[in-house]
Amino acid sequence: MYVANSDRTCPNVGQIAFATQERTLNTTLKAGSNVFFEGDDVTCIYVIESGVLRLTRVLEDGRRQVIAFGYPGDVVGFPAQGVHHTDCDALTDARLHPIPRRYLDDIRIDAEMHGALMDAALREISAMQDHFMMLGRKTAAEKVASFLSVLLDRLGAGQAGSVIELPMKRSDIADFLGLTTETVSRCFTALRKAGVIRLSGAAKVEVLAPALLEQRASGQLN
Amino acid sequence: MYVANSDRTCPNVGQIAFATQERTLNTTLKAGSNVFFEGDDVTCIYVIESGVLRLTRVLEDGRRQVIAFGYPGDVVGFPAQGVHHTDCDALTDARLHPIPRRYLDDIRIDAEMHGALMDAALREISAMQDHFMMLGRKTAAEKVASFLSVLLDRLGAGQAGSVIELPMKRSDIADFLGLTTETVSRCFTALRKAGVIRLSGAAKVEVLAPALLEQRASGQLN
DNA sequence: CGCTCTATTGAACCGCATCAACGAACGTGG
DNA sequence: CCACGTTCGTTGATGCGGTTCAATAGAGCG
Repeated sequence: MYVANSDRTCPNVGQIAFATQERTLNTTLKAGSNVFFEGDDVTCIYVIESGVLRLTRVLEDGRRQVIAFGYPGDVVGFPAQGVHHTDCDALTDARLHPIPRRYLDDIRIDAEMHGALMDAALREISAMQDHFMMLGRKTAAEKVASFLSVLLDRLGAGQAGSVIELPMKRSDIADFLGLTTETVSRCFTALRKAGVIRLSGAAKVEVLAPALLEQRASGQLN
Repeated sequence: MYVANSDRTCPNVGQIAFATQERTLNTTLKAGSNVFFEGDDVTCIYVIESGVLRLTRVLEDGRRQVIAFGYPGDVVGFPAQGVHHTDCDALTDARLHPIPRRYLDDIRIDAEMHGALMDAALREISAMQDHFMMLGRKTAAEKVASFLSVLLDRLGAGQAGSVIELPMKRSDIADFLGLTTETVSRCFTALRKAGVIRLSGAAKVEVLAPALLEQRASGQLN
């Protein structure tokens, strides 16, 4: 089975935070370490300060879906019926700001925080709706172009020559887009040969033509 | 293009509610009528009292994704940056309970309501995560079985012989699951021939073997 | 009845998965 | 420092699941 670095005995950052000063303390974690598992009781939700997280869900037979990649500013770990519904681990070293769950459950503790969490939840819903269109109705080439395009918007200014770092493996991208690693790889190659991107190693993507990328993302080009 | 009954001039239930007593008043709407469009400013969000709604998103070239079907108890119309990010129309006659947007934005108006809306948003996120696995990693047969299985859990007691009404067309189901109407139809036929369901017309599905349906939903059976 | 819209079924094609081989990067120990 | 194993990424050949195209069958309604 394929869940990288899953290790139930690794320090659970959530519980550490909950046992200490909570809210004022940030927690650091190493690349590859786990933040929480599907089914865990939710003690904290987390604001990502730095680093990249990966939210995944696994079917009994091992089929995997990457639900989201968490970047700085994102909030991860929203509960449903009190438990986590995805696994979460760190793709890079990361710094998280844990927020005890009762800030979510009980408004009276901190109304402002509650509003901020609501905003985060609404942004999450919106982002997921985008992802639906991608999973359900786009071709492999469009999916990969969309993925890079969204990342470019999110990280860089979007001008030609911006370099995107990809901390996730090809298999993570594949499981995010509902494809195989081979198909993802072929799509990268196609974009490279078309002069849209340039690869410096597998993890560094230089976007030579953001406009072309955008076009390919919405299927206006083959 | 394919957006059934889109009619910009039809009474927008949100604005009606907002202009009147708000919160205490329910609004009724006819099958096929529109509730809001993608890009509309969000004046209200809606709790579904009765009926079934359809949330859709359309790509420039006409490709369509059904984001969700809204059933009684669901909350629809959560804003992102103040605007709606899907179209929404009624598949059946429906009764909605509109809630002005400021109940979402400003906690001090009604803290309890704010908490309830947060719960709804969290449930929404959880449901969408389920949907991801379906869109990204399941076969056509599994998708259709999952769809019926979820609907059965949601509507009926789940025992053998329960009848599910499907107010949506095959094309809606197809656009929800990322398939074509032909494939959806073939999957229904396969389930019928396997003795898992019985069809009385296209819109009535009797579930003869809920356990089998569940198995097929998670791919434990071919 | 006749019109329209939806659902079903069949046949052929194609996009992506699958299977397989190879290459590149990296760490480890001799 | 180099031989070696391991993991990850790329590329090629083949096959299949679901789409596409096309025809037929119902269902609702004037």
